[in-house]
Amino acid sequence: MKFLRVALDVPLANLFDYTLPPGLSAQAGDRVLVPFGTRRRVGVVVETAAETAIEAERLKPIARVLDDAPRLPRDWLELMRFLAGYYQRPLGETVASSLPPRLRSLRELPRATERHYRAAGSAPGAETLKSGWKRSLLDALGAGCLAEDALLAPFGARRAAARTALRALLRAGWVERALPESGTRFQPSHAPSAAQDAAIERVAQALGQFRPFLLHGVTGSGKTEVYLQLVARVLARGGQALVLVPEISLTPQLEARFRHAFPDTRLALLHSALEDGARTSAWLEAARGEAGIVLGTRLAVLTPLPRLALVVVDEEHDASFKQQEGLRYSGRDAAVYRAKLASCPAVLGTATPSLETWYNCQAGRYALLELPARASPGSVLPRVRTIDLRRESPEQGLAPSLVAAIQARLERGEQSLVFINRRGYAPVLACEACGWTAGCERCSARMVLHAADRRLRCHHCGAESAIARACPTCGNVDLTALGRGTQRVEETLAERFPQARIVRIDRDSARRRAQLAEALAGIRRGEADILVGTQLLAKGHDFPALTLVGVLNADSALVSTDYRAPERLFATLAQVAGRAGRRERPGEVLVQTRYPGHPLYAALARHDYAGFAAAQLAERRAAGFPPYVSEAALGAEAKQLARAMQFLRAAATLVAPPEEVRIYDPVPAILTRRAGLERARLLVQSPSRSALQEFLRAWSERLFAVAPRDVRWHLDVDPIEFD
DNA sequence: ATGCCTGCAGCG
DNA sequence: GCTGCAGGCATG
Repeated sequence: MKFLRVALDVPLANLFDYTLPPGLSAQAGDRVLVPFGTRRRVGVVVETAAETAIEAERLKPIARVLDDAPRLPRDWLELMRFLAGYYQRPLGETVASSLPPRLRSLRELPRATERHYRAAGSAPGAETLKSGWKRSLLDALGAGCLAEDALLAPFGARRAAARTALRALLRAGWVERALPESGTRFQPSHAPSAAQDAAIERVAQALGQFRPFLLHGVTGSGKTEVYLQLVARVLARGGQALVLVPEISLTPQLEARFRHAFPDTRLALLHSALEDGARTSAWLEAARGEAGIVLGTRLAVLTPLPRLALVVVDEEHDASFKQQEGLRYSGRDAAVYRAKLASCPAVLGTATPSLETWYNCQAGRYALLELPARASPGSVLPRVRTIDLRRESPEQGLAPSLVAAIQARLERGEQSLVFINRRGYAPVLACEACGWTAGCERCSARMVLHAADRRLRCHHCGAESAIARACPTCGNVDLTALGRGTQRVEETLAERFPQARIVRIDRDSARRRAQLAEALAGIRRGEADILVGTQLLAKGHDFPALTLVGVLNADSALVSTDYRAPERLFATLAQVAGRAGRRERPGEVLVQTRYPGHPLYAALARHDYAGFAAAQLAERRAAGFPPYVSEAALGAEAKQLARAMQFLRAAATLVAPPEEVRIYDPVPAILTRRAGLERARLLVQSPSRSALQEFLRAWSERLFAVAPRDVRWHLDVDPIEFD
């Protein structure tokens, strides 16, 4: 008798055993429809067994085997087991959250091979189309053959209109159906430099075996070119390449480079902003081995890849690789583990490695590849200087010397970027008469003033309200906006430079992906003089005409209690500084600060990541912080803080920890109240990762058993955010 | 007797 | 997580 162990999407730690009815056959990796309680659910067979501990009368037979998608491979199931075990989540939930929603339902899957289109060879009259949907579609197809989703995706919300235009073009014979590409032709954009070549060769020699590399390349050093060359080698050997990137905002440019470099290769794009159908098609192309390249955000690491031969993690230090809910996995760490399972190299690329990765390098676990110089001919790293705010008093937040530097760029027809990591108009609306400030009702945070649409917004829960006309406590009608965000800086710059074309880029100005892509393209074409923006503008973009970067209020990270704040600040500043002077004209970076002598700024000015990292690691070692210890955090949320704290105090005594594992006292979260819930957390540390793992396993089992229903809790292994 | 809420166990 | 059930209490 054969029994099937099935992983189901329920928050329960156990698997469920089923029998196989006569006439059906199933094995590990099959998706199956099973009766569960009163309902039916789709689950995944994770193993077959000859015996079961469940009494025969309680066992039910599976209803059917779903064979519309490839069977989930062994190494994928092993990845799921690893993730579930390491991050302390039920296997059923891990498997379920790793599959696109369609594969967990009985809905029909998208067609095996998506429809592809190309521009017709001869299209008399097509050139008469000067603008509009049809012109955009024809332009998009100018590059070659595209899948329907890839063609329509850039239209975002106007997708339906674009589809109608596509139908019209098909009827007119200007566009025709085509077969998807399947070649491995490679068009490099440049010949690699000596440093790039050395890096490429070292990784290439490791193809076919597990080997992690850190590709440490300064901004503009041509890391992408290294990835492309390696992908070309992997494709030529018949392998698949998995390329992870931090955020969707980065993908349009990178995607374009990959599509251009590999015009005949199927590329599967995977990120959470995709619609269900598109995500499922991309997943299927990857899982069937049809896609040679899988490019995506952290969730792409969870895709089955039968021919996986190379793993790339671009901007490996980026915090967005860590999932912050549900299965709280690190996409970067999972990627390295995948490379191990697939016996292939993993290349982690960045200008500012995470201290964990740098430490792994120094310990010899990761091989170090350096790209010490910029790749573009004549381009050098920008000159970085601080502006001492104690000696130069800023006007409306801008120091006179920064204003003068912007003025000089305007006169030379070059672009400037003003970086301020705070969106909105002003972070505080206050009554100076009585000291009242506008706060969020559901969070322990202030409401941010958004002048553009005259609203107050909470950046933590999304709550909105109208701007109060008068102070609710004392009736004063003269309320003051304190501090500044991107909108206010934009306003100040517009007053100061009325003739300049100013573009603001933040999550408010670029709500949609297509909007952002368009704005970025405009900047690249030189349709802006001054850019004002947040992080969105800092990451990975290439703006040829940009020669000046000004940084406003960076100092807050220097006085933060979070020991990771300096690491993040250095990375952010190095990134944003890296936008300047990427061509012939040298770049300059001006950082406004009250601590001009701070070692972090000194290291930044020397472009000395290694020196900065050494100092940080020394501090971490002395203080007993990661990467010298492993950490896990138990977070709790309840309506009342006291309830969450009470739960954590009880949790701390639930399992006696081994000697090397230390449990700290619970503390309220810094932002105690968020979206109506009050939060606290408790930290567990150990110099031994395996001792911590062992403790967590026993602990989480008990936590599942004793947690009261009015307290929500979660374990975060290797946490990176402490709020 | 019937309806409705809440708390809780069990789901194979 | 969802569901079904038990026990408590209000209801006409």
